[in-house]
Amino acid sequence: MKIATWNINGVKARIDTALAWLKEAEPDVACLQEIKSVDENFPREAFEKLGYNIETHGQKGFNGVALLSRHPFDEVTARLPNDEEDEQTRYLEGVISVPSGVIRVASLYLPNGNPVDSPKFPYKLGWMERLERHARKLLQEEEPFVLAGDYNVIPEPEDARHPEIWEGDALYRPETRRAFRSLKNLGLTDALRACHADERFTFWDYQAGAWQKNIGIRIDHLLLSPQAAGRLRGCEIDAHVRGWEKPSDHVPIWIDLDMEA
DNA sequence: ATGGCCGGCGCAGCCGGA
Repeated sequence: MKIATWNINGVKARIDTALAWLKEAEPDVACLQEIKSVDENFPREAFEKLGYNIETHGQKGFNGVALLSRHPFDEVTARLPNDEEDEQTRYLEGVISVPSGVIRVASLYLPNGNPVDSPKFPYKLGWMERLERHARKLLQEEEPFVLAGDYNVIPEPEDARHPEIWEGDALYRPETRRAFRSLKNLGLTDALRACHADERFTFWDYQAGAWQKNIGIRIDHLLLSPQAAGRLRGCEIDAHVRGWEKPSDHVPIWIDLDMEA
C-alpha cells in the first residue's frame, strides 16, 4: 500500500501536474497540503476520475489540506483537538478501510513560523505541542497510523545543503528541532530515515536556481506508529517532479506499507 | 537563501511562503 504526501502549492495552479503525477505514481492514498482553495472550489471531478475518494479542509487563498484515497474513508476529522479558535486549515485525518483492516492517515501542514520574533513562531510551537499531545493519544490505540505532511522542520544539519544559512530560521531553530525530536521520541518512525541515510531533499526554492544547484531541504515527512513502521517496505522521494513544467517547490514523498494480512 | 520566484486575489500590487 502506497501512501504519499505532497505540498502542491495551489490546487488550481497545479491540477495538470498533480494529475500527471497521480497517473504515474498511482498512490493508494495521497495527502495534499497548501491546496489554497475553499472546499466548494476543489476540483473533485478530475481526481474522482482517477478513482479517488476525496476529503478536503480548505480556506480561501492560503493553507488547506486534502486526503485522496482509493479505499473508502470510515471516518474523517478536520483540525487537531483544542484547535477550535484556530481559523487556519492545517490538519485532516481519515481512517481508511483496506481489505486487511484499517489505517489512520493524517495530512498536515505545520506552520512555517517565520519571522521568529513575531507571533507566528509561538503559534508554530503551540501547534507542534497540540500535534504531540494528539499523537500521544493515538499511540494508546496501538494501531497503524501515519502522520504525513509538510512539517516545516529541518530535523538535522544533513537535511539541508547549507545548514548554516538556516541558523535562526523558524524551520531550524533549536526549539523547532527539539519539538520534532520530542514528537519522534514518543515512538514514531521517520520513514525516510528508516530507509535511507544519505542526503535527500523534498523542497527546492523557486529562487536563485536552487533546483538546478540542488540547494534543497528535507521538510516533508511521514511519521509512523510502531504498528505502521513494522509494515514499512520502503520510502522514496519523487524528486524528478521538481523538474517538470509548472512544478510545486515541494515534491511528493511516499511510503510502501505491507498491508497484506 | 535571494537581486534573481511563485500563487492567490482580482485586475495593481501586496501578502504569504520557505
